[in-house]
Amino acid sequence: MNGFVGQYEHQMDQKGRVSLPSAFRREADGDRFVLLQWESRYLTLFPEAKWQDVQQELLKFRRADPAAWNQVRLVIGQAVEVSPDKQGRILVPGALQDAASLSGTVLLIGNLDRVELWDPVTYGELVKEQAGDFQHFAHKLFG
Amino acid sequence: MNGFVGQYEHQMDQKGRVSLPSAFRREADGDRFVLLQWESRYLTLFPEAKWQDVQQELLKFRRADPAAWNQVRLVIGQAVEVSPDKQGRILVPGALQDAASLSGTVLLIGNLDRVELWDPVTYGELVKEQAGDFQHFAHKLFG
DNA sequence: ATCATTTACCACTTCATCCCACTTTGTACC
DNA sequence: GGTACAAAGTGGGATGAAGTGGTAAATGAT
Repeated sequence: MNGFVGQYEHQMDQKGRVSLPSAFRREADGDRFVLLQWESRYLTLFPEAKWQDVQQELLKFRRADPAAWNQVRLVIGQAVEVSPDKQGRILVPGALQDAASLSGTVLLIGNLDRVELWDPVTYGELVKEQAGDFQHFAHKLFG
Repeated sequence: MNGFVGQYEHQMDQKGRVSLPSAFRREADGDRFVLLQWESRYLTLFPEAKWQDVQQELLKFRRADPAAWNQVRLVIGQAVEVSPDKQGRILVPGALQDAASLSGTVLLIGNLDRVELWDPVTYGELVKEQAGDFQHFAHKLFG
């Protein structure tokens, strides 16, 4: 398991179908995923195995804090379980498309244990914001 | 495992293929690598086993600091998993070629647990900058 | 029962991957 | 020292997989 790495631009058709890059399909052990939005600018796709861990965290979080109830419900209410069809595409529900401003071209970005779905323009802005800054940490990680 | 040592100049063709020196291929236990850029002037090629360690570090780093999220995503988004073909070549994606100014002749440098890909000219400049500085440490290391 | 919405299936096109052939260099043996 | 063989590096071409669009069937709602 080398994790999901790399980024791919794919077209989302009118039905909301997006091809999951073949590299990502190969990386995931199964063909079941959970798609949800927990930060405003993008969607996150968890492979089933990883989702089990996240689910445990959510349960712990909800038990620990009464205020968490509503927050968890909000996120999970929008989540969907998805599987690639015979052509390797997943279906993004309309509500999630709107929530992350996805239409037409979609940027699929590997992020180790998960895959993120971005609008290319939105991501471009993020990249500009973040330019530089990494050198500081880099040596700790790779050095 | 003696580590990757030595440097080799190889040609990158129009498709972005570069021969991995046979000495490096023999040194690596598997034939799967992860190629990425974490410093601006060159690319880094990790053998799969070493990549596992790096990946763990990245996950820890990401968990510890929200600001790290964006930085990890940026680096991982540019990464690729590569395997040498039957002729021992790896494929360098166009985006990474541009990012490290690679074209034509590529300098492959062994660096113990990893291999680095440099533009020969860029590397020449680095060598000039660094001339002399090593004497301080040398005795500690080799003495 | 009919219509709408969704899910599964089918067909096409393109580009990347794999495969084959050639050249060159280094090595070993005569 | 020369020749031959093998291994490593380089280039191009073909085939199959991956991505994209559309149509048919099934399910559910009005």
